Amino acid sequence: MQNSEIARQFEELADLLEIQGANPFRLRAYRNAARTIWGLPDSVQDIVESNPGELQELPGIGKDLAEKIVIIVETSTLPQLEELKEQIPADVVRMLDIPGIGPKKVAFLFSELSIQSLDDLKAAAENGVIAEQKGFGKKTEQIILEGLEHLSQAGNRVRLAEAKAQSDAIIHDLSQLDSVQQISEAGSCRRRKETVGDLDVLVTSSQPAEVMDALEAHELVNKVLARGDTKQRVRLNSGLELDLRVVPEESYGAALLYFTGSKEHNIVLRRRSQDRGLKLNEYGLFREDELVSGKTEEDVYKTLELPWIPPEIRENRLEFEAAENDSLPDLIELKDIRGDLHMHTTATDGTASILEMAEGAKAKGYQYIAITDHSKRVTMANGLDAKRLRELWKEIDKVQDKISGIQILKGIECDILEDGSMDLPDDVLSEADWVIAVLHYGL
DNA sequence: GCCGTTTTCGGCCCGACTGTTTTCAGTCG
Ligand SMILES: Nc1nc2c(ncn2[C@H]2C[C@H](O)[C@@H](COP(=O)(O)OP(=O)(O)OP(=O)(O)O)O2)c(=O)[nH]1
Ligand SMILES: [Mg+2]
Ligand SMILES: [Mg+2]
Repeated sequence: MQNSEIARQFEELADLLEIQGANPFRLRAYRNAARTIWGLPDSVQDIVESNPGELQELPGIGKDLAEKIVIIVETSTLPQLEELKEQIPADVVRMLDIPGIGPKKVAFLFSELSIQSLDDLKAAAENGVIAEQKGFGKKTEQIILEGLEHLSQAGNRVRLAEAKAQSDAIIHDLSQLDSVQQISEAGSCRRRKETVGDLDVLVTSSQPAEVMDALEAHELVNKVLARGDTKQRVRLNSGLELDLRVVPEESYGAALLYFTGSKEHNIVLRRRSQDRGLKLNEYGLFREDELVSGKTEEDVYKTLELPWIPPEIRENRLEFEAAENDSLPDLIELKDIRGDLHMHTTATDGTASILEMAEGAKAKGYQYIAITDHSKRVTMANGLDAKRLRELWKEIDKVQDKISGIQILKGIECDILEDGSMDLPDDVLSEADWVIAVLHYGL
């Protein structure tokens, strides 16, 4: 069984128990376990089969959770989970995906109004029953009806590049305002997660309202979803949502720390503060009510006896242990890329010549490239046969004579044909510096 | 349900916004 499936079952268990009103800290334990298992490089099933005692060494996994993990691996499920699923229909759990509707409201709708399905929910909202209930109203009725319409998009995430382009554009424009002092991306975008659930932008300013007015008026912004004195949530035209947080200048570091997250990283920092008789929030690090630090992230980490931790690893996944041991990793950066071993030219479906590719690579600081145009099977890209390939390589020799400081390798992206043989003969492939073997057809 | 170099019991991060409320619960970041 995959780790992700074990993790999913704990998540589901937590959702069901939450609707039942279970102890929130117990739910947190289940969710932390799910997160740990999800992010584990080793197979939990392998651990269970070889040395189940090891499970309890995982952070946040104790005796009970270890036992549950063993049962899930051995029987594919958990009796407790199956029982809860009998009691609470899947549709009722799905109601949690409606923004603004949480476990308390779902529990009320299910147990007091006997709402068992999304259809029941829609009907109850439409005929006004929900709005009459204590703690509910017209607005909640509206939220539910809208939420039901958009349920299929709930929890949608977008790729980092797509998110960052919009975040960068808005940050660029807001940074022009006189009322904006500092501005930064935050959240999962700053942590460079592969996918991003929403955009988070932090601003320091003494005039939050002006900043929010400017965001509202921005061409990428479609709708204001919420607005208070210090934060605003908007929906962009793309459908992505953006959280803007505005704090005073002296809180910049503490607020950036808070808003960059992750949530779990924040909780560890806040516990660490408590242990030292301090309190950490987005406004700073406080002793009693006196500000101790908060101007920069580094200040806050330093007061907590930690080095600055790069956003990319702020996930409470061993970064604190690494920081304590002075063994934080040197993260790979763009400048560490030394070459590119997959490149096309106008000989097939590229748009630049060998020389242009070499010059472009050199400008990026690369030390080597490999020209790897297509082989003949890829007819739509004008793929190379042996003769044209050898001519291209001769051309590479000529270009190599004209440019210094970068090595151009003679390569080929050679198709593996449907029968498993190579698209070009071995003798020509053996002359190459670099061969990419690739499947384009018969997949 | 987990955890502990003060603790094996009693804590568990802390604050903003909204709707429905007349003082705050629920939800969310
Ligand atoms: N202290 C604390 N901080 C939180 C909590 N929830 C969120 N944050 C902080 C850390 C998050 O990275 C940041 C932005 O919240 P988001 O919900 O947008 O999460 P994030 O951007 O990490 O992930 P996302 O890709 O948007 O799902 O706010 C919380 O419960 N407590
Ligand atoms: Mg976010
Ligand atoms: Mg957010």
